[in-house]
Amino acid sequence: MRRSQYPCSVGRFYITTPIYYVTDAPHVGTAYSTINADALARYHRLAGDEVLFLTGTDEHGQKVADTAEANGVTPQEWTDRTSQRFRDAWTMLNISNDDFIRTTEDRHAESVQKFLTAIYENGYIYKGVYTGMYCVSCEDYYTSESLNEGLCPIHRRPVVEMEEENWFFRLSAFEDRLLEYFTSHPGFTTPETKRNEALAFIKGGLQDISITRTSISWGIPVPWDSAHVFYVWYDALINYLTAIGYGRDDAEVDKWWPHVTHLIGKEIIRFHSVWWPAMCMAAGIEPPAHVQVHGWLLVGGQKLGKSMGASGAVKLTDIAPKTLVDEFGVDALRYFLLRDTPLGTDGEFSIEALTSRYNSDLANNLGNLVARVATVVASKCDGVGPAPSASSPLATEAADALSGARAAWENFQPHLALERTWRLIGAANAYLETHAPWKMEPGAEVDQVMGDALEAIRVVTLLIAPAMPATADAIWSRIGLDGSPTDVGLDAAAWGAYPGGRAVVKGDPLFPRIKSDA
RNA sequence: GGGGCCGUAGCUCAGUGGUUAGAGCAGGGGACUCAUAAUCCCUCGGUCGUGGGUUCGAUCCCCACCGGCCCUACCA
Repeated sequence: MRRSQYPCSVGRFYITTPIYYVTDAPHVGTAYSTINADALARYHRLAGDEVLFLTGTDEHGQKVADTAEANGVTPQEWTDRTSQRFRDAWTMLNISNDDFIRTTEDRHAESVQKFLTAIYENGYIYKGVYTGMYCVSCEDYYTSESLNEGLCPIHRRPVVEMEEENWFFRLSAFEDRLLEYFTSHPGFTTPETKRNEALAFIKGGLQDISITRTSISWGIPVPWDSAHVFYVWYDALINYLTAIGYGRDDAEVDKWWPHVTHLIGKEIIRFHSVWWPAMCMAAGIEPPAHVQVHGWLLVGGQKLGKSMGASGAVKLTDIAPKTLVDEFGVDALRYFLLRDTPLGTDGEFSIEALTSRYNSDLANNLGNLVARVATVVASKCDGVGPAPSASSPLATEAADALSGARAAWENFQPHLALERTWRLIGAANAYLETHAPWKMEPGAEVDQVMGDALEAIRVVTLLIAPAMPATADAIWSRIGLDGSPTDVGLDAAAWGAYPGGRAVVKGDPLFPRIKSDA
């Protein structure tokens, strides 16, 4: 049974991450976004949907050009190098993206120019004069409202009024249509608190936005005015269409659009839930079906973010995924990020919390379950896994876990999906405890208990596959099954499919306990 | 300044206008010994931020305040 709350559940699932700005290095925050998107993509593949999973890098803008110059290379060389860091990070984290888009690619320039020309021809782009308060240190404009007593809020220095002739997008024309869209598509932006934020913003009145620059050259040229390039954010959003061939392959666009989920951080709600649907409307296509917002990871209550060096607090960029992977393993990091923080709320990130999850959930519950079952099968069943019984009490537990996890994944709640899955692990451990097969003589009774336990493990393996693909493959193999959980799909998680008669291998501990030396 | 979110057990969080507010982890006790000193059972533990108000009754609704945070239109 499929939930229809989200319009993207139509047998096709297109999910995107934000495209990451190349001046940053991949860090736990970007890994959090990407791992969540990956798990959702893997879930939908497992559930039988046709999936397109897109991530990439945002490579235009003045900051990139400046950074490249500071490093003595061209912007293109610089972005080639920095973009690659994201590819490498995602490879390390076992991210299954189907495409990786770079905004400096030709295909993107082509789509952007076609998309914006469509808006232009529809009359929603006009030439105007942008007047703003400019901070020389930031090289950035501020609105008068955002100034702090007339000073730049970051540098606390005076700003100067500057004028620039720009092309503007008539965002103001879409207020009513956006409100109508939010009303008729209540699941457009989730969770609801974030939807309310976007809605309140629209109701507060929309102003036109400046979408081009003449002061910089590292961007996509405006087709009808070669003196201008598009402002970085305005070209960035269009990547979601570039990847499905906007302006180049209409069939592909029709196939995937608008049934898309944009997974984003809460700081870019406005771009995705206000600008972007308006841009789509202006270009004459449907707005995206779904924006799923996630919160931020905090360290000690502090934002794990970018420019907070002045406070001396831990910065997100200080925590490289690689160091965590080296210590805990890829799947443990994935599990922690998916399990500990619900999508939509801020979460605490700490080594202590990661260690705690690792030891209790992965080592003690899951890893130990697999190990103890393998041992008993070896000693009481000659190492051959028996088939399960149809009437096992674990069958009910497994069915509950399957339906609960399924619903949670469909509703973009990986943490809940894993919580449901772990209930089955707990039930399997308790089941072993009550029957104590290690006290029994080999025979039918032991076979039944161990067959049930193996079947529970098999179901668990299918359910964790989106979150921990490598672990799922490893367990699958240890209980004697061929191939991978992804080969059989989620429907195979119905109770009773463990065939029996398969050699069960114990192997090394999947998650050796980590001694906390705190 | 304006808009919004959050504040529930030591920790991370669920939750509902109504008899005794829940879970996991941590802590305590017991059982077991197949297993990664793992597991299983039981248990301790909360003036539900503060002060008012609405109500027969509020943790949940309203107001104020305190504390933390986000957005305010160019950085996940």
